[in-house]
Amino acid sequence: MGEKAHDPTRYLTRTTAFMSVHRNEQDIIQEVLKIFTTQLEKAGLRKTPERFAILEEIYKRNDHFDAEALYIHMKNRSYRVSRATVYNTLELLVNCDLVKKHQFGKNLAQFEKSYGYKQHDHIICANCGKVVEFCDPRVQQIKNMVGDLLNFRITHHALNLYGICGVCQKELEFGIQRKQPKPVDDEPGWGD
Amino acid sequence: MGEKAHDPTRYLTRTTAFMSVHRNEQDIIQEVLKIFTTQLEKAGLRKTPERFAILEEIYKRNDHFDAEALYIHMKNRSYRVSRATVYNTLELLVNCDLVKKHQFGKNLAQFEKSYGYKQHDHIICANCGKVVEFCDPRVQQIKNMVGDLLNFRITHHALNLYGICGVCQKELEFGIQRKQPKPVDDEPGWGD
DNA sequence: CTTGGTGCAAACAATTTGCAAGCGC
DNA sequence: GCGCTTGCAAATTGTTTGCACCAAG
Repeated sequence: MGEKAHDPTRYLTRTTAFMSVHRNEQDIIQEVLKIFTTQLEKAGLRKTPERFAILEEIYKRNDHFDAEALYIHMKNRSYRVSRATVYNTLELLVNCDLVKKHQFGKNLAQFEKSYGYKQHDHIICANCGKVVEFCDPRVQQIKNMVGDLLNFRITHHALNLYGICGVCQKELEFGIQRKQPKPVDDEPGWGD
Repeated sequence: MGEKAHDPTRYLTRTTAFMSVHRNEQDIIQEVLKIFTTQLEKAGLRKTPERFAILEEIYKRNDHFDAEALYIHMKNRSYRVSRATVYNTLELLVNCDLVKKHQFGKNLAQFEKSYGYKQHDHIICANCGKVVEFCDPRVQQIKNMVGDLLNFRITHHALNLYGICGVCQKELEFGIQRKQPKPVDDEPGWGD
């Protein structure tokens, strides 16, 4: 997996926001690999190449994906990983707070990278499955107030808005309807 | 949809909290059966006893439950229903807005009756599985604003807060930990 | 070398589906 | 009686587990 590191410019990123997005992405990946390393050490777990490969591939994506899609993604990239390892690693990453896990109504867990992202919530199109992120400070206020009121120590939350996106609103006027989630975004073909 | 009405007391419900809960419950069940009947007719679906039995049992409960628990509940009440019918009917009821479906993080759909209830959200204890409801007007404001901003026609939402409830906070101090959802609430024993 | 980690396949759990029989309309 | 619904069981789907082998510490 890896010809990342040994790149001196990585320390500059934060102060050079106008630089290429890809530059920044590489930095984030470096930071995240480091954090994961530390977390693994702290927990006395082994630093296997599979774990780092999975983390790295996750951070190269910018979308929401499920475990199977990630597995296929890894296969497409010619990594030799099993589903078991994908699931196992995803759980580790969720525990490290490097990945967030969502349930958008379906019985299918969705994941996304979370490091370096500001806290956000999701609005999901019930027709095409599109997921858009948004941020509203009132959510935090609600968490604080309700947690206080009901005496819960709140650890996290999920606010999902469901509806029909602008594109689908138009399409539906013409009788077009998908029902199926969006047409996949990862290359589908791959030898078993 | 709703031509429930023709019941003058419905306008009072919220202001007569001191009245017997059971009286009110029976009323609600009647209203809801009526609504379901209308909806089935409108959709050209059959009014089978199983469907009404399931709806009625759901409205006699005051908790959140999953499909299997409802199936067992029906069995305990000596109804002859299959899982397939339970799932099928639940879907119909969700579509009629008589039942709400939730995904509280687990891969297990939870349901609750929704007619006559004011809109509310949930806070879930990650330790014992307890679910408490709350209501905050800011949620509606967020829905309006975000839907407007991102051009989504919002149909519904889910705001779930996760944390540790007061009881569990104390228990955990003493090292007690459940991890398992709460100990079932429906009578477990029943002949297959 | 000593395990924990991995790949693989079988096991599970929740939900869906196929089909013959039953009953609402 | 026609055909939607049901019950039952088998099939699917997403995720977990058991096990023999491998490699990280």
